[in-house]
Order: sequence, then C-alpha cells, then structure tokens
Amino acid sequence: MPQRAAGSVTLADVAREAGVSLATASRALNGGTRQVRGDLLETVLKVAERLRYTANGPAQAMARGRSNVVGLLVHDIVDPYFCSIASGVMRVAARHRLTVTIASTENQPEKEVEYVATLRGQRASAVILAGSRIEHRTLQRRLTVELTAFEAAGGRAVVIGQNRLPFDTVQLGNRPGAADLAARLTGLGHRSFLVLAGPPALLTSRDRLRGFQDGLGRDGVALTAGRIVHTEFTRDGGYDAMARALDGGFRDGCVFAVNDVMAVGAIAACRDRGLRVPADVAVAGFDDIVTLRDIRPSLTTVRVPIETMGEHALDFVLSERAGSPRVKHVTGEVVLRESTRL
Amino acid sequence: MPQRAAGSVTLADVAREAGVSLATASRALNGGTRQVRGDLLETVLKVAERLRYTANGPAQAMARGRSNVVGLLVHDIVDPYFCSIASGVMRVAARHRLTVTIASTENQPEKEVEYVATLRGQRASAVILAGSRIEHRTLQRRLTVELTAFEAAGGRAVVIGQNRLPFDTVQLGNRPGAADLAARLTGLGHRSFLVLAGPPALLTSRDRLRGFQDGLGRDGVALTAGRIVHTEFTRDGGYDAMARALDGGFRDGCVFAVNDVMAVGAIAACRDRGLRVPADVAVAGFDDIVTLRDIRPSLTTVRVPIETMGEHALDFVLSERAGSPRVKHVTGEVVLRESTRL
DNA sequence: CCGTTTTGGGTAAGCGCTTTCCAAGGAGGC
DNA sequence: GCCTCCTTGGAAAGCGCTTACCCAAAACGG
Repeated sequence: MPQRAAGSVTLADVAREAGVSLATASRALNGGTRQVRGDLLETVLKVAERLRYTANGPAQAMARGRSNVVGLLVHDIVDPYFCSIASGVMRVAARHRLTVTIASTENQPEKEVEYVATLRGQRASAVILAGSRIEHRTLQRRLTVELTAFEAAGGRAVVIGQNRLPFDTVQLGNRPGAADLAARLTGLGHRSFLVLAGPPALLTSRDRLRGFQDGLGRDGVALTAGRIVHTEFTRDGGYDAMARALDGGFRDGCVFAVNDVMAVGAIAACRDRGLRVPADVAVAGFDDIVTLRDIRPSLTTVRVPIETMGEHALDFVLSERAGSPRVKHVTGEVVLRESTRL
Repeated sequence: MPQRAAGSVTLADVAREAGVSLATASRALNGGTRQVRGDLLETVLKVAERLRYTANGPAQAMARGRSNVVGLLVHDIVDPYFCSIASGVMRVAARHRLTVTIASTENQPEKEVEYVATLRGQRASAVILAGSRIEHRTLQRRLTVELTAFEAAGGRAVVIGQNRLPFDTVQLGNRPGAADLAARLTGLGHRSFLVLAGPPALLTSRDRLRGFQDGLGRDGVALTAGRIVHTEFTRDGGYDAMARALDGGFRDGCVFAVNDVMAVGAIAACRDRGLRVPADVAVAGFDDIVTLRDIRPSLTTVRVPIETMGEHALDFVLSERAGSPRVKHVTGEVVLRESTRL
C-alpha cells in the first residue's frame, strides 16, 4: 500500500474537523443535487478552506466512473492552426472546470487510435479529434471502432473537420470556401493556376483542391493534372513544391496553396528565385492564420474561424448527447489581399 | 454507486479469463519488479489483448497515489513560444507514456497558483511553469507555498525561465543574450536605440532590457529613460508602442523589441507609416520564432532553443530529485539578418 | 538429506471519493 | 392527533487497481 502522502488533506479530515459525516462533507463540497443544511454547509466550506483541502481527482474520477478530462488530438501542436483550436477548446473548458490534455500524433494518423484507447482508459469525458481525416479505410474503421468503444464507455467523441465519422462534427466548409476563392481569383482576371496540395489522402487538402476546381470549372477554367502538385501540408512542403514548379517552368500564374503555411513557403520559394509576388506569381492560401497576417505581401486567403471551431467542439461535449450525430457547419470567407493583386 | 460502464473491461475480467489471480494479472500487465512465470505472463497478455483491456487510469492513479499526468502552465497557448515549449515537453512525455495537460493563464499570473492547486488535487506527477516569472512578492510567495505543497505531496515542480523559485529550473540567458545582441548592433554601427519592453513586472522583459543596456553600456552607448517604452508582450503591443514612438518623433534608430512577435508588430507599424525597415528604422527581436522566419525584412534576433528547453524541463521531471534545486542553463545566439542592416 | 533461501502465486487491505439506502425529524393534511 | 410526505444526515458499499503479507514449492548449501 502506498504510504499516505504527507501534507495531503483528505475529505475525511475535513469531515472530522467539521464534525460531520463523510457523506455530508462530500455533498457540501462536490455534491450534486442533495441539499445540505446551511450552517453545516458553511462549516464544511470554512474547514476545507482552512485545511487547504483539494479533492483528489483520481479518487473522484474513480468513484464517479468518469474524470473531468477532455482529450484533444492534434497532428502538430506547433502548427498555429491547431494552437488556435486548442485555445478555443481550453477557453471554454476552463469555464467549466474541465482539464484539457493535448496529444500530438506528429502527423502519424495511426496514433489517433492509440491515443483514443489511452483516453478511454483515463475515463476521459470526451475526446476531440482536431486533425484532418484521411482517406484510409482500414485506419478510419479502426478509429470508428475505438471511438465507439469510447462512447460506449460513457465518453463523448467530437470530430473537427470532415463529417466522415458517425460522431458529432464541427464541419468546415472547405469545398465551398475554396470554390469562392477560385471565383474571386478568376474575377480578378487570373486564368492560369497551380495548386500546391497536401498529401493525397488528407481530406482537408482534397476538399480544398476539389472546391477550387469546382470554382474554376464554373468560370470555364480548367486545371490540368500537371498543375496539381502534392506535397507536405507544411511550410517546407509549400516551399519545395513551389520550387519544383518554378524549376519546371511555371510562370505568370496564380498559385493556390491549400493552407497558409504552405503559401508562406511558396512565397519564400518565389523570392529565393528572384520572382516577385504578386507581380510575377500570385499566391493565395487558406485559413487566415493570425500569426501570418504580417507577412508581406499580405496573403489572400480564406478566413476560417478556427478558435470558434474549438469552442463549438467543446459545446458539443457539454451538451446532451443527441440521438444521431450532429453537425455544426462553419464557413470560411475569402479575404483578398496583396498577394494576388493583378 | 455508478453503474458499471458497459463495455469496459476490468483487470478482474482479464484475471478470471486467464485463470490467474488479480495480483498476477496486475503484475503481468502493469507490475513493477516482481517476476511472473513465463507461461502465465503470456496468457495474461494474450487475454488482455483479446478483451481489448485498457487499465483504468484513475484507479491506477489512486492505488499508486500518483497519476502519470504532467501539467504544463503557459501564459498563452497561441503564442508560438509556448507552443514550441509544449512541443518539446510533449515529445519527451510521449516517449515515457506520460500525459500532458496544458492550462493557459491567459496572461493572468495569479491563475498559476490556482492551477498548481488543481494539479496537486490531480496527483499530477509534475508541474512545469513555462511562463515568465513576474516581479510581485505576494504572488510569488503564494506560488512558492503552493509549489512546495505540491512537492510535499510527491510531485515535481520545474520552472522554465528565470531562476527565482527554489525548484529545478531551466534558465534562459536572457541578459547575456540581449547584451550580445546590443554588442553586435553597435558593431554594425548603430548608435541610437529604442527599446520596446514588455510589462515592467515581467522578468523576461526586464532581463532582456537590462542585458541590452549592459551591452550598450560596454560600448559607451547610453539608453535614456525616454527611449524605453513599456507595452504588452504581444504583437499588438509592439505595434502600438512603435506607433507611439514614431508619432513622438523617433527616427533613424535601431529598435530592440524584447521578443519577436513584438518586433513583427513594430515592423508593421513602421510600414503603416511609410517608413522602411531597415533603411529608415532598424528592428531586432528575441526568440527566433520559426513561424516568423519568413517575415521580410528577415528579423535580426537572438535564437533560443525553445523546444530544447521544454525537453530539459521534462528531463528534470524524469530524473531523481536532487538535494537542492538544480539549474540548467540555456543560452541564446545572435542571428543578424536584414532588419538591422545599416 | 535436511535446513535455509529464494521464487512467485494468492489473499486481502486499502487508496479517497460518491452514492444508495436507511432512519429520524419536521411539516402538512384531514 | 395520527398518518403521510419531504428533507437531510449518516453508515457503508463499492469504484478498479496496487502491493504488503503469507505461504507453498523449488532451489540451494553443506
């Protein structure tokens, strides 16, 4: 048996000191609906305060069969997109005395399954998947199984991004957002396009690419296969892909990088090759990352209410479970800036 | 009593199915030093696998008197500086099967005390304070009391930043770093300086300011009080302070913003007033935030191994407690780039 | 070949809470 | 004034694990 940790005050101490039973002390401090007589309540609270009592989280979690932990799964914690989601989640969580634990898959989607299992073990009250879904049947099926087990064990699962899993989802309108962007760019007079897309399996990237094609198609502009470059979903991915395209002879067109950090990489690649943006090459991104608003030329992009998405996700967690999975739609808004001026 | 959560497999289930006692099952799956006979071990592992058993975290934590949670306290999770620290901490944590919970004080240092208390309640194995210490006797005393209680309860406390609290500390050489920067800037020929400092109480800001003054002093350059502007430790703070300085007539000098995001704000303010950097105003920052490396003009700054600091912090957590607080020194390195070219 | 260690399985006592169940007392209703 | 209903305190049964302790059997030493 572990020795009693020194200096740790238990509920029993408070109860004894206050001259009430354990049950009463519990009800006074962390209880639910049951009433406690006014004077007793006050005494207990006062004693707890005096002894600097803090409830033992694990013990509460065990007795209740549920902890107050919300797990947030991201692909990369340094990516400002995920930071913003985390910020939204944490702000709402703090208001409801929930603890947020963050785990990063480091861009290995198979780790999601593993982390959900861990969170199930922790009896977490919810798990929020913030990373893009991917096109991978086996993996997504295993994830569904694990998430179902998680919900069966009493937790809540919420997905941010694509509505591909049978759980409450905060869905971002990637496709319409990208279509709008395409329309605005053709409206500006652009006719020759290049898309820097992420890994082919990444749904966020696919949707943005497809939406962009939708938008171009409506204006009768075609995007040939050669004008789609797949790369990493990162700044360096954007840089490399842009560099390759330029070395392959691409000039005088408009580049759509499927996210802002890739767009920043693309601009850097252009600059390193002596090309001016937007004079020689126009560049647009997606997300409107706040940290990147000071990039010059300022980036044409699609503004996404990222923090709000995190807040919505936690709202799902806090609300009653619905009969069937709910979807909260969130839309982006095109912001034209210098990087695509013609 | 909470009803038994459906679909949740307990260690007892595994033991029964494997035909061994609870103790043996426990020792086979999560046990410490005690040996389990080979065949039994194998059976237990196989059964656990088949039943998809996951240990109940809270129960383990309660039985052991300690959870495997590490709490990370930051001032603002969207700030890339803290993201990088979190990244370093999480990378090491994942290797040691530790769970990281992040809490943001939202720049209200008094919340630190509160969060440490919560973590004590969670029986967290460690708490890492990542935000800058502040000059505030009462608050720091209360924090020390709380952290001492935390360690008395068996946890580990680690501080990143200034060595002001009697706990293991990863100390960043802000003062020498800023002094080096000052030396290099005077070396470049700069003679007229302006410092955009953070809130007066923030030690990170104070140390960088003081170090900068040290460095200037060695080269016989003085910094008058009028040339120090206090502002928020953020991008917008940098913008506002720079704008005020320019409106107050500041021209033709070198601006040291005590961190990179403030420097970015300062550059934006210059641009908005039609001033060129570095031709009209030179600007330097501190931190070398990766996300900001694509800002043009590229930023002269002091490179800080931020992720490494997070890693060191967790190394402290993982190592044995020493007799007296240990300090790991980390230094910055000046990187001259375009923004201060003369 | 017997006494002494060592090895390793099992039993059961907690860890610090929550919550069910029971009982006692008070408030109303007739 | 008796019965019922409501309120609220307390006793105690867990929640799912870890581990101290016990004990049988194997290993070892002389």
